[in-house]
Parts: sequence; C-alpha cells; structure tokens
Amino acid sequence: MRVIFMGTPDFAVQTLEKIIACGHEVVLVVTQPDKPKGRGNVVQFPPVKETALVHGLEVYQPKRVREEECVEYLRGYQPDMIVVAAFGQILPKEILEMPQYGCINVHASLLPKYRGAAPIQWAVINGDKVSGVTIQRMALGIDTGDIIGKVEIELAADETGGSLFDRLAIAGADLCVSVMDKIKAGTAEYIAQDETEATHVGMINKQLGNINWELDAVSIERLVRGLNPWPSAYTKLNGKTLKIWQAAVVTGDEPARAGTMIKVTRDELWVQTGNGQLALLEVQLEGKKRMAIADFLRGYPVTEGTII
RNA sequence: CGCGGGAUGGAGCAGUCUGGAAGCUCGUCGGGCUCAUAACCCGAAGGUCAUAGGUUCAAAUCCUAUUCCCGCAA
Repeated sequence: MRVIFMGTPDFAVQTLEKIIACGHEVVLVVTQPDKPKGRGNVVQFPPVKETALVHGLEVYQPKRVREEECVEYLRGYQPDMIVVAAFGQILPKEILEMPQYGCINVHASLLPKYRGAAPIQWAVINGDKVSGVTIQRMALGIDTGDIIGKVEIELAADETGGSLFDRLAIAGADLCVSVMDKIKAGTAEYIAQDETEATHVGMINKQLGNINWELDAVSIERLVRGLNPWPSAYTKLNGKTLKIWQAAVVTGDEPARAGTMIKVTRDELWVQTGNGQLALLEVQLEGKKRMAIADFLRGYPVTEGTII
C-alpha cells in the first residue's frame, strides 16, 4: 500500500519503523516543523524526521497541514492510507476523505477513555490498573472515530510514564500493522465509540509536577511515577528545585504539618503529606545529577522538621 | 550567541571570592569491642583537583580556550 505517515515524537517512531519493516510503501512522512529546543536553543529534528531520514524517506513539515496547498501537496502522493500517530495537528475533512482505505490513528489509551493529548501519563497519575492502545478510524472530532483494534496492557506497580510509554509504543506499532492488514483484506470491523464512557485529558505541563504536599501520599507517589521522566514531579528546597524521581508510600506514626520532613537518617528521608507519609528514594537538586537519597543526604545535610 | 549551576580518591560534597602542605561524610580493606549489628573504636589503601595553555617563587584556587554533565526558559 502507498502510505503517508504522520507523526512527531518518539511514540510514533516505533509505528513508522514497523510499517516500513512490514514492506508497506511509505511515500511520504509528515511531521511538525523543526524547532529550536533544549539548552542553547539548538534546532532539532523531530524524532520521526530522524527516523525517516535514516530510511531515506521523503519528509514534509507543514506548519498548518489544513492549509489548502498542504492538502493538495498530500493529494499529489495518492496515498491508499494515512497512518497518524501523535502528530500534533488536527486533520481537515479533505485529508480524512483522501485515501481509499481512510486515515487511521494510533492512540495510547483504551478509547473512549482518555481522548486527547497525554493519555499515557494520566493513566499512571490516576492509578489505573489497565491501559492500552487503540486504533481508530479518524473522524472530525478529536479521537472520536470508530474503533478498529484495541490492545490492553496491565500497569505494573512501579510503572512510570516512561515505561508505559515504551510499552504502548511497541504494542501500538504491532497493532497498527495488523489492523492495516485487516483493512486491506476487508476483514476489519468498525465499532462506534460509546460516548457515555468518553473522557478527555489535556496536555501535561511543568506546573502539574509542582507537588502539593496537602494531597495524600498515594496520589503524590502516582504523580511522581506518571511524570517520570517528563516533566517530573518537583518541590522547592531552600529556594532550589528538587525533582522527585522515585518515592514510596510509608507508614509513620507522628502526624505533622504537610510538607514536614519527619524522618531524616543517613539513608532515609520521609515527608509528611496531607494523608500518609512519603519516603523520597531518588531525587535531583537543581544543577545536579539525579541520585539515590542516601547519596543526596551525604552531601546535602537536611534537618528533621524542615518544611518544604 | 536565550538564562544559570556544576566537573575535587569508588559515592555525595567542602575548599575557589581573600593563591602557599588534599579535607568532610560514607564506601572499601585490615584490626578491636560486642551475644550481635547497618552501631562504636583504631589503622590503611586510594586523587594527573575535567582537558590544554598562560600568569606567579608558588595554582584545585587567578586569566584564556576546549570538552562533558545538569536546572530553567522555549
């Protein structure tokens, strides 16, 4: 099949690789424009572009793919199918109706739950036991199309946003190519989403990682995992940002004001929350590398009773 | 040229401003104490102070360039 692939971040790379490996003819890869990123504002290619270049594929980076000339440009490639994975732009009707086999989308949640931008992190933050990947035939609404394939993945007790991200990216890639085969063979089934079950989640941002110690320990621990490795949960210590990479809910007995460091030993640092205590296990102070709590305490003396 | 922090025995740090013997808390190894220990006591090994130049009688420390790591912003 002549396929146009649209995607931007790492999540989409797995799917692109798989489509290529399965012998489909990827006639064009569409991704977001290059942007200055990171320290020093160096212009970097989106991960999908890097992959496309490695495979010698043609790359197209429109600022707004819904513009008339962009649509016509795509039409020129006469795609049989368009596969979209975390592209970051909304496709207009003209594109959705362009390929004979339609536009399909790899979405990192069990639709209709978690429609929107950051379903992976939210699944971890909300403490879900199960998440997964869904392939849907794209419709005009965001992630509202008919479901063509779905795979469930159980979340581990120590699941992080990053680990789930990796697993869903692989599962999504496998599911995507199998769905593509079904569509081509005419055996695909299209199931409408149950609107009464639909939920929508927005993008996550740095601000979300600012820990509110008034919350309960269980929720904070989930937040730490969900936002690992990006953008990470953090708090302030003596005016500096202290990222919390790993924590564990523990049971202490002396209630104290939320945010109080209630137990400081040579290798333990417990913080009181609104409900329960949290042991910080791996942290990172501004300008420093991330390190185990014992290492941190060796060089950064903390006094019991300090409030953060 | 977006803003800023950092590189010192195996780990985490102090020392740099105000040049002048390499230090702290741990770890490791040996010994001791103890019913016992992650506790305590005694001792030892282990470092081209990121790299390359420069200033100086003397540089971890001052100057210049480079490499690498990290936080913020985008």
